[in-house]
Amino acid sequence: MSSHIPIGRKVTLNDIAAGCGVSRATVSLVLRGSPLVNKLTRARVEDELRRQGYVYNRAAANLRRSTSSSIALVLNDLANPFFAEFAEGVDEALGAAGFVTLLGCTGESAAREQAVLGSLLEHGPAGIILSPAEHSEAHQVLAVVGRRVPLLLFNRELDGTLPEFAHWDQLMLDNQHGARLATEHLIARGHQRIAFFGGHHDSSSCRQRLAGYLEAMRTAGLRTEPHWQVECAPTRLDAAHRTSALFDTMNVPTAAVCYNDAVALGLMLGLNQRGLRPGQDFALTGFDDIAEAALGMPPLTTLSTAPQERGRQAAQLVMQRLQQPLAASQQTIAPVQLVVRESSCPPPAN
Amino acid sequence: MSSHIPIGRKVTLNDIAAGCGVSRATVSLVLRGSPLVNKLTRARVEDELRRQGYVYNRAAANLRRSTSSSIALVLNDLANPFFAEFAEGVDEALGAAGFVTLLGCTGESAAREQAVLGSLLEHGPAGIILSPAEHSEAHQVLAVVGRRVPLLLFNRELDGTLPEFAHWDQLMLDNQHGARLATEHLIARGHQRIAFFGGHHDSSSCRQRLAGYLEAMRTAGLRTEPHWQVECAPTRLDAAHRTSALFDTMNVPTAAVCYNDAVALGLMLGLNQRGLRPGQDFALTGFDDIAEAALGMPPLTTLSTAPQERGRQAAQLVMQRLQQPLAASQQTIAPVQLVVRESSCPPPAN
DNA sequence: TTGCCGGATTGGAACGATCCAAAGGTAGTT
DNA sequence: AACTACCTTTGGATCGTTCCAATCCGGCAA
Repeated sequence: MSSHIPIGRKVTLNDIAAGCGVSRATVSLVLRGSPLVNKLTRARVEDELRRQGYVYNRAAANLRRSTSSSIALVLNDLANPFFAEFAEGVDEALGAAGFVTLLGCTGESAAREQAVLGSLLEHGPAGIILSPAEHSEAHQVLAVVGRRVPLLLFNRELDGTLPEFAHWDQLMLDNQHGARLATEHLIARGHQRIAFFGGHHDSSSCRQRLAGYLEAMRTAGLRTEPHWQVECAPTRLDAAHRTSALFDTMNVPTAAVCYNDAVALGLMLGLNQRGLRPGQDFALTGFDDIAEAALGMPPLTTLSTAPQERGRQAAQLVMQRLQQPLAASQQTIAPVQLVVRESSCPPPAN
Repeated sequence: MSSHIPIGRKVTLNDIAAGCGVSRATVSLVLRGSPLVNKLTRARVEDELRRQGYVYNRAAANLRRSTSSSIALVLNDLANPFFAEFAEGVDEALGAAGFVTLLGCTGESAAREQAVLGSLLEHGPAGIILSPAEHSEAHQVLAVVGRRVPLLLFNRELDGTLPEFAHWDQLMLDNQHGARLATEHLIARGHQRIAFFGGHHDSSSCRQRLAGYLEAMRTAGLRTEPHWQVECAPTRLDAAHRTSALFDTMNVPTAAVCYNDAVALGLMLGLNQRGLRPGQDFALTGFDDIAEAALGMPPLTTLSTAPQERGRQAAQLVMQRLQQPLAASQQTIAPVQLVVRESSCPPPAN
């Protein structure tokens, strides 16, 4: 009874076949659960698989079948909890469907994005989920990705998007509506001088949120001042630094609609440093509802986007596209929901 | 001049070879930058590669070369910023070296960890970086991973680790020393009744931090009370809920060494809810130095672990192991550094 | 005996790259 | 002319799987 377990080399179908006296093809059928094989044969093969510790080689299988079982996830900023939670949702849903996640981080650099996409494509993903870096351009992405592998744009649009690129699916947040809800909420609380704080105006999501803010202000018949629109990088740190821009001039606002939660939390810090108590002396709202929003001090009024659920949704959309490669492209807009917490106080009673 | 670009099918080496009248082998040499090929031939081939939009098929190449260019990253909790930053560091370093990251999230479930590892292994990663789920057992992991592909344990040990598993490399944080530093710092500030708050005592990192705390207390000749050791899940939410455990009995502590930053931030919230001001009425320290620690209110005294740098380091360690598969296994302990901020105030002058 | 049927199994050609030994071509030497 | 040396190029086998057409075999009808 020799054991025939190969040493220093992977166990292959041939080893299993030789080990139990059937052909490679039969073992392959067993692996894929084909009903063709005889019960006894199947049992014998399965024992042998266990005995030799066989590991399926998906790369080899995919080579022949010319299908793929991985999906690339390319993110601009994984350190942002919004994207981290999104990634977790994506991985969960993909894993459940038997796909594996190829991760790539671009650090908000369009150049790195090009490189990362190129490198991931060499591994032949079945599809791509991309949250573009700032200034990432549609024709650049098209040049490296091509038309063969389906792409889902998440969260942001690409620069220079033209009708010819409409073949890409999109999953976006309802930015404009969300920002309008936040602004209307502050107005309902009695605020009149409301700022829009943070983000870069050349990102599509920021433009949309700004539009929602302006729309609500206009509808309510409220004036807006140019210096109430403060740009900054969408990070806590930069937001804290830029806080002073709100208070350096006449006609100081009593509230701010922030680009996202990170910015709002940074603004809170900046307010504290100026001796202002957020949620008492100054009202503010965020966007995203990351986990820390509820636990801030004070808890942050924000727009819930359910990032992990969005991740699962993104995964579903891509897999759906794989089923129907030729169907018309889908533009999905995920709803957002206002979550009122303590940061959106009424204005101080002068 | 017909163009010969295949439609509806991937471009392969054969297409390029046929397109410019050389053999498949020559094209392959060009792709790998071999010095053997003639300059003119190389130029001709490179033009054709661009013209047909060739994408390298790494899976096919790896099949023949029996090497791999991906590395699996398996994490217990990506939503925790500590791991998200770690992941970014890993991906950055791997990407720079031409590897691609296969992501897997286990959500702190040992069962999912088994499944995820199994699925990732089918894609033939060259190595694995694993931050184990709670209660993940060494022999289970060994059963699915085998001895063929090198594994780096990060952050936690596995349950039931025996000498025979010593072949796995490890990258751990200097938990005991770090907790001792934090405790000594609080003692130096004048505290005598110091609690150890958060974490589960059956996780190795928690045990080590607890040991550092006890060591510092003992060395300083300070007594510890059993009810000063409060267990909770390492999340903000659970920490906030368990806050009362510190105050329900006699001999209330004036400070707490927290298991990690998430727990510390949760405890801050809990304190606030009781009307206590963290950093004024009660001192506390964290562990990890996640981005939000510096921006908390008050800013959190903590131990800097530089998660992104740890990620890069983990990637380096795995790649180093790939170079020298037979070298003795490495146990690396990354130093941590006390960062003093405002949360570690002196005790209130009773 | 022959033919046929259905279930179970199989050999060999793919998939897209790499490796290797061998060959083609040019130039220089004897 | 024959030989060597060097620089390029090449065909065919190979990696581990899947696909397909072909085969095998026991039984049953003609």
